[in-house]
Amino acid sequence: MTSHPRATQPKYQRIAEDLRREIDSGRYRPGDRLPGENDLMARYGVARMTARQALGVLQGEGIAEARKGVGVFVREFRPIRRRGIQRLSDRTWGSGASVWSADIASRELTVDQLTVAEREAPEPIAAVLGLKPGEGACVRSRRFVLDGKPVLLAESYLPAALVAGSRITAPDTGPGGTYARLAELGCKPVHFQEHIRARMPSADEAERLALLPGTPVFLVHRTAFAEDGQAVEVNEMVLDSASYVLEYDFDA
Amino acid sequence: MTSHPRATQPKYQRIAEDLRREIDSGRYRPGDRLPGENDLMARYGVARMTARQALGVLQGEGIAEARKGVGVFVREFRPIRRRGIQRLSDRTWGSGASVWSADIASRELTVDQLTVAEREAPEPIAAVLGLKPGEGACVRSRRFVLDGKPVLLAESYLPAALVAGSRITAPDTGPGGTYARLAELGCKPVHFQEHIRARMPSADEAERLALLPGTPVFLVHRTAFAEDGQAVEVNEMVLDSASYVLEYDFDA
DNA sequence: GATACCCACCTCTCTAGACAAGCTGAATTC
DNA sequence: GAATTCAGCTTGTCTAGAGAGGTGGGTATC
Repeated sequence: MTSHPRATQPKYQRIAEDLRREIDSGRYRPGDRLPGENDLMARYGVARMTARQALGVLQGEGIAEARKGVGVFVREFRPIRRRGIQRLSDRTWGSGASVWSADIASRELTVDQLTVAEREAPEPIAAVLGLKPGEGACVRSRRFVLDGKPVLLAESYLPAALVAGSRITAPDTGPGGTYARLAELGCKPVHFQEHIRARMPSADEAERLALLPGTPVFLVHRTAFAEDGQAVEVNEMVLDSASYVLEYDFDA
Repeated sequence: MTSHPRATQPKYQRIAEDLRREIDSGRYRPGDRLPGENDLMARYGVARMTARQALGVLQGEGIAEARKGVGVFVREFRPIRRRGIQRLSDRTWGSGASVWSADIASRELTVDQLTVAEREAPEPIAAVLGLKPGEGACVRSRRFVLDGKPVLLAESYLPAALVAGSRITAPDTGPGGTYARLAELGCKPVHFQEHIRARMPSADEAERLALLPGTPVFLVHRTAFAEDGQAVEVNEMVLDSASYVLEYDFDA
């Protein structure tokens, strides 16, 4: 119990490790309540700040979540699948067995917030779209929610000169969406490029996605190219990584 | 004393926000030294633990990094590009301009640690490979380093019965690697599936990848399928998200 | 039986100290 | 000039308190 001639590991890490092991072992399962600050203070004979630090480690790892006034609980993980390449994904491959048993039950994604505006695109995006300085972009911002929880922020940039007058500049783009309208404008997207990063969210992102501490975000940048190789759309997405598994299917 | 009818924002968050803003504005640039604990104590008139908490927020977000005995610094981000689909990536698309100006200068990835063993695969992987309980898998574990920094842990699972006697069970798989050997065995991979997650690393992963606090990892699970639809390999990879941008190219 | 209130419990924030340990650079010694 | 030592900076860990504020369950009231 008391601190012995231990190796050189901080107390708070040792406590965090104990708890982590107990979670891994199944002693505590998703949704269960973990020992709180007071429990740890008593059990290990440490100060409140030290117990807090230990619990903070688990929260920072996304393993545990604290509910003020209630306690600290083991978090759950039930992602939705986002298929980057629809064309190939419904083939015979895979036979349903996935490494992560994602909740496939295609729950409905709905748009929660939607704004359309014309403004200048940030430098790197303007470069990809081939916009000259001062040239405007049509920016469609959307937030998607699933079962009441926001999971995705999307910001789509299109050359304003290209889409002017089309329904792309309206909140409702009509049947087939933006890509169908682009096709009508003679700029049918035929090729896509997706770039993916992961990092911890900014305070703003964390708030808009209602993220718990310890939850990273995916940054997905999708660029759509027309037949002539010209980029016609850049879609910048921020995804709650605790809600998503990204999937890509392709042939050798 | 000074804790006035402030809005309901903790001091440490306000301080962190101030610093974040100064970083965003370019006042502090990647590699620059940030105000330390003592600076913040003096500047804001708070206790050491409060100043520490503010700096801890930025470290948890992966924005800043602390070097003991030296100070706290703004972190840099220079990812390498991992192309999921080579077949399409070198086309005319994209014309070099990327949204994230990744260091393309294809620096060399080298294998640092390598073990080959036969053992039972974890349950979900065994299911994907169609292994019956008790059936073994050939497990190739590798760690990749770039410029001395470990960036990728890979663990490849193949049915032991399939690869027995081939060079796949040897440390050096020979020219063309595992996939060339699989082709010789009549199981040429013709289709791939990649599933991607992101989360905070376990303590073990953080150590093996030498990750700084506030750095998430990518989990990439790649499954290779032979012509008959049978999965012949599952490759489980853990990537340092601060070192990678994942890329996928595909046609509509 | 349903509702409103209150109190005990829990986490969150913060203070004001203390000692440990890593790093840097300057002074000292060889 | 080169090597060594050391002082003083830094961050890391920890203690022992305190008040604020959210939550939930029990109690009293209607």
